[in-house]
Amino acid sequence: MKPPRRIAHLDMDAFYASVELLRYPQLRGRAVVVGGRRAQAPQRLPDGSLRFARLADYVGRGVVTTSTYEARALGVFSAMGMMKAARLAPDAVLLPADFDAYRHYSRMFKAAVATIAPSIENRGIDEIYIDLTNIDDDSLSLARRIKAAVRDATGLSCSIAVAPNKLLAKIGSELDKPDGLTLLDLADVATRIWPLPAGRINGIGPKSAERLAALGLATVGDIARADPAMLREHFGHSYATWLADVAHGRDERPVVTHSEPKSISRETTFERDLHAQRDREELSGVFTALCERVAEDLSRKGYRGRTIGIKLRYADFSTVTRDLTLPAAIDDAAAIRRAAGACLRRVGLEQRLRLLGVRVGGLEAATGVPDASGYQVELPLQVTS
DNA sequence: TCTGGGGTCCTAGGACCC
DNA sequence: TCTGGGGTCCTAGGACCC
Repeated sequence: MKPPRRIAHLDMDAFYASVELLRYPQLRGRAVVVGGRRAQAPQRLPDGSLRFARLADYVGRGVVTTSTYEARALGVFSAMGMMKAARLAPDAVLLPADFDAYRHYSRMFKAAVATIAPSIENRGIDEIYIDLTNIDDDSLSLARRIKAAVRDATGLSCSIAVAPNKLLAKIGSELDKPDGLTLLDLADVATRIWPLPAGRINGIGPKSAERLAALGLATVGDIARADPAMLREHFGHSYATWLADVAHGRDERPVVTHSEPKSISRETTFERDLHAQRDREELSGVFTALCERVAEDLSRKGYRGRTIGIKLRYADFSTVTRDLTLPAAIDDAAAIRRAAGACLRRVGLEQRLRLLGVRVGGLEAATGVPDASGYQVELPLQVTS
């Protein structure tokens, strides 16, 4: 008989902002916001001190990427428009995002966890699931050891929960933030999970939460107690079954320690909306640059793809996509631009554009070279010199 | 003063094939 | 004469997540 699973979810606390505080410890205790497409880096003054940008001085488009808990106390959260954030917290310090630094700390904290428990599923830069099922030691000790290892390696705090599955571990890691440690069991679902708003379930977003609320289902417990036939009627068989399962804390998804990318894309929002004819040159330059960046990403990661797509967002924020599947996978910028250009000819260009994106999907490893017949020839994995 | 950028997964219709 | 049933691929949009 299989032992019950023990799954941890680990979530770094205000990750980007906390990495910035390692660099600028004088900002500890202050409201700090990371983000904004053109946020000013701190300026070194003649007397050697640093002058930080104020949130109130920011102009332009963009959203908050992360904020410190002091900024959150003022109502400033991730994904909030910068202008709105500036109104709520004008005196907050604004820092530009430095993704190279965040990736560096991401690798460090994941490596530290791996020394204790190597079965890790990446969920982006600042979150992981960890399968503790086959690790000796009780869950509380393991969670403490993992938190200590992360702190020793990075100087950063994290919140962690251990539960019988990913669903409960994910919810649990948010129950005691920051620097939290939560242990959850199926027996805790009614008392600790049912009172939570439905939207706290990973997979129930704003749209679904609103549809549920319209049926009087505001909390997880409301869903758990709802008539299954009623759920089926409103949400269909598959989604209704999933809703009932998660509301009862049921989740059998495995921890997936390896996955291959499905698509690689680049997109950019313009500082001002551009017109297809009037701003033709500028648009064309951006388009070429996006194709080149996607091509670089593909070759750096060792992939090519058959499905080339574009994404346009108009001034009214409506979004369209077009894609095109080629007979063979490609990875060079010129070929991507040709295919993406063909996609571009299939969309309306009357309205001004706010965003342009280029995507390559249908990825395959670029380990083979096409031979004369056009078939793929596998190269040896190890090439000795 | 609106609303980033990088992804995944799901749905649904039509084409096409057997 | 009035009409199958699967399976897979392609395309577009949308919800959701970090």
